[in-house]
Amino acid sequence: MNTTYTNILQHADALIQSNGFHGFSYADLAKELDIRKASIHHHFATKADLGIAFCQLKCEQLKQLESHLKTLPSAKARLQGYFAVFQSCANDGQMCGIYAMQTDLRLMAEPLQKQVLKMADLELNILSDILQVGLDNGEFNFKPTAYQQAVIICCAIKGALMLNRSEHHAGLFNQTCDAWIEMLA
Amino acid sequence: MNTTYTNILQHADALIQSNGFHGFSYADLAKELDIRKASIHHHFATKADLGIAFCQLKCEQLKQLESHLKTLPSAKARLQGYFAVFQSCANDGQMCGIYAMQTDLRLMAEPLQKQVLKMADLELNILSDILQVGLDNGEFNFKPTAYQQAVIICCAIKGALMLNRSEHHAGLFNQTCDAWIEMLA
DNA sequence: GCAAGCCTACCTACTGGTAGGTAATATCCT
DNA sequence: AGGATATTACCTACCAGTAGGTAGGCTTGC
Repeated sequence: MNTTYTNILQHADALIQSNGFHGFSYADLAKELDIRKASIHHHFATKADLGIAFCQLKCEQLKQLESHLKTLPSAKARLQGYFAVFQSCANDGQMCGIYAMQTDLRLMAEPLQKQVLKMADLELNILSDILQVGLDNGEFNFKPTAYQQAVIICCAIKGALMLNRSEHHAGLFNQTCDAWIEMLA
Repeated sequence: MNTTYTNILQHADALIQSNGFHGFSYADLAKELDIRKASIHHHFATKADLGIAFCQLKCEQLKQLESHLKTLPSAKARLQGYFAVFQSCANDGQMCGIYAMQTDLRLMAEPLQKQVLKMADLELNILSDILQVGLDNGEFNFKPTAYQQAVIICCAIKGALMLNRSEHHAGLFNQTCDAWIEMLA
């Protein structure tokens, strides 16, 4: 399905991951898609609505990812599968969209803020579950709670993803993923 | 010294830590300081100049911090001293300014980008040195290089600082600091 | 006298959002 | 089947507000 609606969301996704939610405008989006601003407003009445739709899309994608990861045999494979999601961002010099939304949190109206926090927590819970499984079956070894460990890993790889954008730190994201796999063993 | 120049920088600091570099305007700054926009332009001709001055200020503060931390007897105390810097941010619901600048990197002109990257790398090197000392004298134990470990810790605590802003994650920053002290032992 | 510091008044470009119109498609009623 | 009626999707043209920035004038202290 390649409707205008999904095209807008897709391009908004890319722009959010490059510049953050407040770092792009409807005009930017319109130019990229070669449609008019009013057409975007037709599908997403306000920018907050676009933000909310983005969060809902990410939540769906996260749930799909969770289902997919559960088919993998080991916690280690699941963690690597989780890391793999960000590989394309790393290649394209982008940040994590969820993180990018978090940084602009204070500039958002409350309904959007709520969606952002919900999305972020969904991700943390998915990662937390993977870590808990690994801890229980002896694959992983760490001292904090699974949730705390999830926060630490999640933040670390997303920060690395951000730093990874400058040439000086090229490869940093992959190094960080590898380091975590080794550190948890 | 409480000049208009330093007042502007100080308030810009707070706004950057709340909303990011592109999340505040000269008008916001002028309102807070009860001066006119043109007066800010008198001290910082362009917003990029203000950004560069911010980076230079942070670099000086980082160097001062480094000197101070070197007076502390152990690597663990130095690491805790480093963490302590962010305590006021955590209390005020703010992000790390260095991190906040990084997220908006793509929206900045090149001269400012350079300063941001320089500032970020200075911090990573300071943290890296602390970790190396701790590794060498047996206080700390970790597998990656000191620099890689510095990236991981730096990103993790700053991400936690960001998440810490929502009530749902209150206390997360301190938990993360404590977790790192324990994990490195 | 003159420079620093701050001001009023203004500019251009762009922001998110709105009003109102057109063409195509779908739905309904006889 | 054919005509009336909505609905969808897009458009042009605009709005008020805000962004960063500029020109030029008024104080104040050396």
